[in-house]
Amino acid sequence: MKKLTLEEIGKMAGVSRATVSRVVNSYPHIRPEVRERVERIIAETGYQPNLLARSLASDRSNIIGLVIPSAAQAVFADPYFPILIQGITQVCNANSLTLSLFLFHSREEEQRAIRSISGTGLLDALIITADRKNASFIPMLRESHVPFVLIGRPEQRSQISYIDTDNVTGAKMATDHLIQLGYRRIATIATEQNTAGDDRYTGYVDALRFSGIAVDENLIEFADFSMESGYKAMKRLLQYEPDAVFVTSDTMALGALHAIREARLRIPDDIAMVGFDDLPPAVQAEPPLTTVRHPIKEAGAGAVEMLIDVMNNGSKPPRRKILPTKLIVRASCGAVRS
Amino acid sequence: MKKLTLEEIGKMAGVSRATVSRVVNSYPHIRPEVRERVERIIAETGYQPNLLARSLASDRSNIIGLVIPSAAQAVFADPYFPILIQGITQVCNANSLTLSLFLFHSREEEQRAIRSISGTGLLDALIITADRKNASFIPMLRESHVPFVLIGRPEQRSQISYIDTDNVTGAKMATDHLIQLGYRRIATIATEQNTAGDDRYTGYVDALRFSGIAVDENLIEFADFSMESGYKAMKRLLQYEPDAVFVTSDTMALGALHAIREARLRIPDDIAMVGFDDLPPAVQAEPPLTTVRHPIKEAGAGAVEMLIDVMNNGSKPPRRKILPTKLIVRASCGAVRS
DNA sequence: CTGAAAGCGCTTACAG
DNA sequence: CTGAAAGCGCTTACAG
Repeated sequence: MKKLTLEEIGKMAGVSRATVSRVVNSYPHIRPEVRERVERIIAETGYQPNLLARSLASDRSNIIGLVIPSAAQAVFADPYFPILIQGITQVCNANSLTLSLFLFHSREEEQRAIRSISGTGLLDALIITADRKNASFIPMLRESHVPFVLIGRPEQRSQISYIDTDNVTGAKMATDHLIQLGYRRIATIATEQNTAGDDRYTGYVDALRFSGIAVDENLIEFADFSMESGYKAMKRLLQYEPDAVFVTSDTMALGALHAIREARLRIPDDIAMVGFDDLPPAVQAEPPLTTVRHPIKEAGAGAVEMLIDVMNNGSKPPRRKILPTKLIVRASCGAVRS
Repeated sequence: MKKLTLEEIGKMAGVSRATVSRVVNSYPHIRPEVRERVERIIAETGYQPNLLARSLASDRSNIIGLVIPSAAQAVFADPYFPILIQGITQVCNANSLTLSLFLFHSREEEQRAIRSISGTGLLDALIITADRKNASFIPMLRESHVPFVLIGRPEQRSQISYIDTDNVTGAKMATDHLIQLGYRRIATIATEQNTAGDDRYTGYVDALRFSGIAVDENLIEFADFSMESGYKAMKRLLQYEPDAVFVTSDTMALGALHAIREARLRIPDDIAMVGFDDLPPAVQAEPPLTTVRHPIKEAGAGAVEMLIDVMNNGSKPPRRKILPTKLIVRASCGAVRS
């Protein structure tokens, strides 16, 4: 049961190790009978090439890293991450890439690890999930020359490749929808954790302004993406009697729902709600909310595709991809007001 | 900006590559002045050893794999997994282990990948999250001689190392609590997805039997760990008018809550509820449920510790670890009935 | 189309 | 305490 090597397979097939290597790697110009003989031996023996040796020799590991900064740690349990990871692994699997996960629990851990992540030749490339503060190690990444892409636009304009969702437009559609239904005291539960939060807030404000509705500070609460924070934010908002609320993530919306029901108010009769993300039924409110579809899985998949492109063709020009959002209207939001 | 090698560092420090290697790996017997000189050069140049080369030469990659079978895919968004991963990465980071994530989206993908996962020398060891059907590839793992541990007990008694939670006792405590409060029509929302589901169901039945309460088929519903399935199960249960319900996961409990509130019933006045998992506030109901604390993060951490033990000391005898559970009583459950 | 050989960057007996 | 050298298992020009 010892591990077989190319050399041994070659011996068994009566060819050189180089030839076996070529068969394994599907080089085109091999005599068919030789190829078949080698392939048969490989099948019979169950030979599997040693990936470490291959990586060292070829200078390509086919391993990519997913970095989740410590700042995201607190909300890592939000379904956003698992769904993102589903999208990522789907494309990884399809392209025989191995995914390494780097999850940091503190700023220090992060700083310590980020150098070794980028400097040890283990990883071909990196995906970084965006958060406000990861700007700190991006310079380090750049000089390491490991290709990387961000999920979520960076805070500053830069030459960095990233994939993002059209958060501004999504938030605008959500708010417009409420305006069109006749609501005027439209609150929001926003976040300042990342640029997605900024953009959703921007969309909300833009929609109000465009419709000539004054932005009321009392109707704006900031939370942190957690269900609990959504609950608390909603409780604070309720005292100002909004007639509708745009919650910038479905997880927070779930928390907000608790607060609303606790106050014995009804959705949508007493207060209308629009969320953001369109989480899958497994983690969705009942009845499902009107919400903005955030293509999370597609973002994960797209990030890997972009990364593959960058690995093969170099990182300039920087790649950009903005995924569209879509308003998903459900009965729960409420009908046109009389 | 090219990558430095041991050889080059050695040249700069006036020593051989072997000596540099020893310094890097903290071998004890090196002359202090030599060590210092080498360390200075390393610090100045920012040299980082090539992990692939090291792994190949030392036959140890320090990479471990986390395998999440396709059967778990549907509920991967459940906070259970992210929390588990937090526990796993914590111990990985502390021990300089790199974590690779293998998430499969179909049975075929899984079968295809599992061989290469275990046969390519990339991974030192594996953690497998238990589900009913992964039994299928465990034999394959065993003959690959890659050490592995399961999270969650395997279905059959076997020689496999695993870490688990005391689900039976946890469920028993939950049910007993309801019995003690005076409830008699205690329903449950159970699952058959994995052995944890079996055990929680067992605990529920045991508690009823022990108290001489008849097990009523009408008060038992099976779901699949998703919020949606919890919602649907609760709707079905309500027609049989239970006075309490033990929901075997907090995520399903959240769904069940929706159903209860939709029916305009109150917790705990109309129906008492106990959950299982004690999810963090970020994803918890408001007000928080009475629930059974399931040490998920500890299970992840413990799995890695067990794996390290197995890697260093061999896999026999097989390791077992059962983590205790604890009933967390919260006001939401309701007081003693009159 | 195929093989001999150099090389990837380390580790680690072995010898001194 | 330190170095020369073999070896880990591949890939890949180079030559034929």
